[in-house]
Amino acid sequence: MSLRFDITPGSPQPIYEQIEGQIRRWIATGTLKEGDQLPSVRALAEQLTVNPNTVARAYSELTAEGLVASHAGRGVFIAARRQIYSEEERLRRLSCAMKRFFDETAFLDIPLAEILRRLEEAGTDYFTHSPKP
Amino acid sequence: MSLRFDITPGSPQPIYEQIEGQIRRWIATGTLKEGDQLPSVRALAEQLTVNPNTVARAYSELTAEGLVASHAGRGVFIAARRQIYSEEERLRRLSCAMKRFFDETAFLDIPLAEILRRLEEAGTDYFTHSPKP
Amino acid sequence: MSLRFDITPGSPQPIYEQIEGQIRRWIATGTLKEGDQLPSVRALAEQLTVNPNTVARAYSELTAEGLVASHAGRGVFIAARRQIYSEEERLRRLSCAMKRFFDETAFLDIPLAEILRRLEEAGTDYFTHSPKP
Amino acid sequence: MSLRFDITPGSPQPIYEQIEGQIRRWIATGTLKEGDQLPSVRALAEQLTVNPNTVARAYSELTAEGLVASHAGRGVFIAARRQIYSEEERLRRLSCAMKRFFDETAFLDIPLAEILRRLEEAGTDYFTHSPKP
DNA sequence: GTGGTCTAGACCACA
DNA sequence: GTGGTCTAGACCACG
Repeated sequence: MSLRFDITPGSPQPIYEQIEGQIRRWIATGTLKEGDQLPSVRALAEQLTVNPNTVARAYSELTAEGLVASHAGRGVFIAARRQIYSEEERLRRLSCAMKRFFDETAFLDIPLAEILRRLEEAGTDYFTHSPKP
Repeated sequence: MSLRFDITPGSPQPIYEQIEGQIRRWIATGTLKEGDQLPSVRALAEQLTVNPNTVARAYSELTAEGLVASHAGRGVFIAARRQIYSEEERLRRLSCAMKRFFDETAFLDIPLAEILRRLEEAGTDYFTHSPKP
Repeated sequence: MSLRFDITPGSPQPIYEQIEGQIRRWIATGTLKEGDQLPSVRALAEQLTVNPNTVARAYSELTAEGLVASHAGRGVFIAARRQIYSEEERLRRLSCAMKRFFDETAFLDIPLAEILRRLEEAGTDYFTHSPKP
Repeated sequence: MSLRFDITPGSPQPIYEQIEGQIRRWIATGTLKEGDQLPSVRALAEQLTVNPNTVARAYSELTAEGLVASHAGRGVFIAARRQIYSEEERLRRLSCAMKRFFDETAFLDIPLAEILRRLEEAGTDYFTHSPKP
């Protein structure tokens, strides 16, 4: 069964990040479990009609984060769940992301309460309506 | 009195965006008010030890957004508050910012509820405890 | 086929604005349609014998206005039509343009009625007889 | 009696152009007639609290266009009405101004008919409601 | 002195 | 190959 990626070439978000994001989400939502095999770089590149380097980069970053592990000659697999970042590092990253988010939205004249309401909605959506595999 | 910019060269976020973000925040929080003068392009470039063009770009984008106005030979000033974007555009920008935020935080294994709680706290803080200039 | 830009270096209107204006016109008149690719920054810079940064600035401002979208590594493309400015902002811009127009023409001793007649003619022409690309 | 100039320092339009524009309008509408004396450079600079160079530049450009004439040691006076530009040159300037006007407004999604209606209104206003001297 | 335009060229990210 | 960021420095317009 092949995973159903939804790639928008030429979105502001680079393709390799779109690939990464979908795999991360499938892992987060349980669609992909430890030990599951991902399509090969070449196969996925052909399926998405993108450059193999693009897929390779996505896999490489997921590997660096410990979400997947590649076994030379056999393929790329979902790794056992572990968190490479310390509690402190995670909170630091969350804090940076929040700061940036407010910097990007503070001048839109949208009340904080509405922003929070929409965030909750979008967040719930993000973690449940994961795109179908 | 000079503004206290906090610039991280070599961060994934370009320098001109960091400058923009901080000025936006100071405007949003009332630290900078209509009519206040910003440091000159050259002076700020020297203070931050970046190229004047980098500062000029930040000022130029803020000018295009109507947040500041530049007066040849006199300087750059905080403009009267107005909203140049349509409702639709503002929601589109909010939506992009939210998507980006979740992409940056979803893999941190922090429960959505906690993220939202921290966001509310940070948001409230953002608009009251403006960072010291 | 390459677009036929008409650039006057050393005009009071900066080169990047001249480039922007012509692309805006081609979009407004339908000569350029959603999805059409613009010449690469380097190619257009060479064609017009201007610095690539000058072309990049024009493209960057059109991107900020949502008229075109750039895709790293692939090129710059005409975006789907959308209006990012609020009604108020659009009228403000129209008003500025009208003021500027009268300041440029009032001293020509051409009767207002004739100016208006020619404007109507030129406007109709503008939106139908788009300049050949 | 002193003329009532309306100057907005730090508008996108430079101060010397604002001064020029108002004098041009007063001449066009008959508020200022041949032989009328303009305030001295120093007096007007003081009245508007701008740099004397700024006033001098406005007067200098009006002199170049033949609208006023300066008599050393006596002052600056409204000149006899004459048109220094040829018919051809005037139409060329009108044509440029129209092209620029449409380039600045075509993307605002305002129907041509409405633009023309507003132009007629603004034009009538421009030539009759001249700012009071 | 101020900001704005333009050039030249380096380096990086993306595909 | 594409566009994006940044530096360095020249030149002009404005006051």
